[in-house]
Amino acid sequence: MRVRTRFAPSPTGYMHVGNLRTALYAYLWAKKNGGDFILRIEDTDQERIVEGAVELIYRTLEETGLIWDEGPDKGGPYGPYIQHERKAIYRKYAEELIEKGVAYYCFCDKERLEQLRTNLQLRKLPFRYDGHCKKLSKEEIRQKLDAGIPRVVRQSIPAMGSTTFEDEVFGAITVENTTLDDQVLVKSDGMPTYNFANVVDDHLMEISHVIRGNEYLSSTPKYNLLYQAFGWKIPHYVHCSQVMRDAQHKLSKRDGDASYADFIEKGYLKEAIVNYIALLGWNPGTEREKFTLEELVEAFDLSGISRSPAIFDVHKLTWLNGQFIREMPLERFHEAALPWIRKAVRREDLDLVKVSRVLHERTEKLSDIPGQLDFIDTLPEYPPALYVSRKMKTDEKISLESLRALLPLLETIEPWDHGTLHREIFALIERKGVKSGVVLWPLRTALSGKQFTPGGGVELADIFGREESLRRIRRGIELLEKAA
RNA sequence: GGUCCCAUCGUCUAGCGGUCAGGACGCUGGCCUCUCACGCCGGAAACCAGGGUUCGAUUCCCUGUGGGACCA
Repeated sequence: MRVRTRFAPSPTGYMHVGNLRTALYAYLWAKKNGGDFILRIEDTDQERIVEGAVELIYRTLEETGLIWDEGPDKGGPYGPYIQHERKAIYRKYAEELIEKGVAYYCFCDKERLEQLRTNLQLRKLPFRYDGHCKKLSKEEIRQKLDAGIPRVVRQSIPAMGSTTFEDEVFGAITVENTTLDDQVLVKSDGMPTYNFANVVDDHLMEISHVIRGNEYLSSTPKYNLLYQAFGWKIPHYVHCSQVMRDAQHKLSKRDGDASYADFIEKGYLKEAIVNYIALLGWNPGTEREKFTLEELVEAFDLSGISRSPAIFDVHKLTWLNGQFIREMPLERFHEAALPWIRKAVRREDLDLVKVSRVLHERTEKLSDIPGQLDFIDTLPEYPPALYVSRKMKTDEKISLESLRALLPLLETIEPWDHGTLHREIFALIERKGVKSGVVLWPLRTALSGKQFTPGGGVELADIFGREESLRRIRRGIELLEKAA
């Protein structure tokens, strides 16, 4: 049997990481087995459709590398891949079910259903349709249809017995049929419900493994009853637990939880996001934690999916993101970092590759960058106390001496590059017979006006160039003289 | 409220009757070091509770508790 999986999102205009994880698992399983990954748009609920939402789905999957083999834009032998274009198909199968006696027309109006609902509620019973229209005679049904009374199609659940299905993650699950509702299959506007459409589509598209969130776990018995009624082969079920924000809330747009696009905007790398969510609720059976998409395809297996819900931990994502950043070659990092550097650095006279070099090991997510560079364009005002460091064995007085010694050296040093600067400054340290911090701490302080900076004194001098470096050192000397 | 599912450090997890309960993030002590960071070495930190089954339960069974999903 060829492995075919599908990702079937509703176009709501928001791709949260739980959704993306489901798509990822479906993709991985298909590719692991040399099968097909299908994209299907579940738009039976026309009210929920959001402008541009389908494009967002395409873009997200493309960016993360979850390339689908068949889909609305690509076509394929099982199309169309948009549910509202399949309306006629569902109608045909609904009629087949009615003929088989597994579904029936229901003409109950809103008022009667409301009545039923409140009655049951008063008795503290869960809502279940009472089968009123199931008892209608052929004659009555004919009449009502002819009269054009609005009607839905309901699934007829057997009154007795139980239904069992096998889930790859949860094992065998059995429910009593008496707890199942005669759910609506086709709405009054002729559109199928999600519950009906997904069964028909998964069968017709020959989906071998239905991989989805476990919010569908409790409706799966009803789906199985439909498969059985049609005499169709039941697919493998793989239900994945929720991705949670905290112990009691799943991720949601309404509560402002970050979507995939939000993370990208915050400077997270797509590779890190994919890697992280793969590990949220799945483990490879080894202690390995870092994977590319290709490596995930290789390592993935359904047996590693866990049953309990997983809380999304931004800290760990951030750490993983840092791992990916550090592994990038400098050129690639520079490319990614440049737009963020530009948010803080407007001046054009600096070699920004040098800036990227000092940033590289110090960046966990790209949005960290601008805040680290706020001293580059203009030297901030800073107090002389910044020159005091017990650990570096400096205070204002020692710093003043060091800067005064540094000034003539840097005025004449040739050429002005990192190697020469490093060599000459350390030679000065040697001559003076002091700890290196005694010279380097004041230098870095004068150049940045900050307690912490990406890069040390030598590196910053190299970045700033002679003119700007001397200007800032003189400014430091001035400040310290005034304070003395 | 009914049905179903879940339960190991704060978090993600390994474990599939006998382990000093392992790893990772985070936290923390130290080393390295031109600040910070990176890196390296170390530390604290968990089997939800109660009953069984068993020579022996984190592991199997039951009940409770907690959490989630679905239906409303």
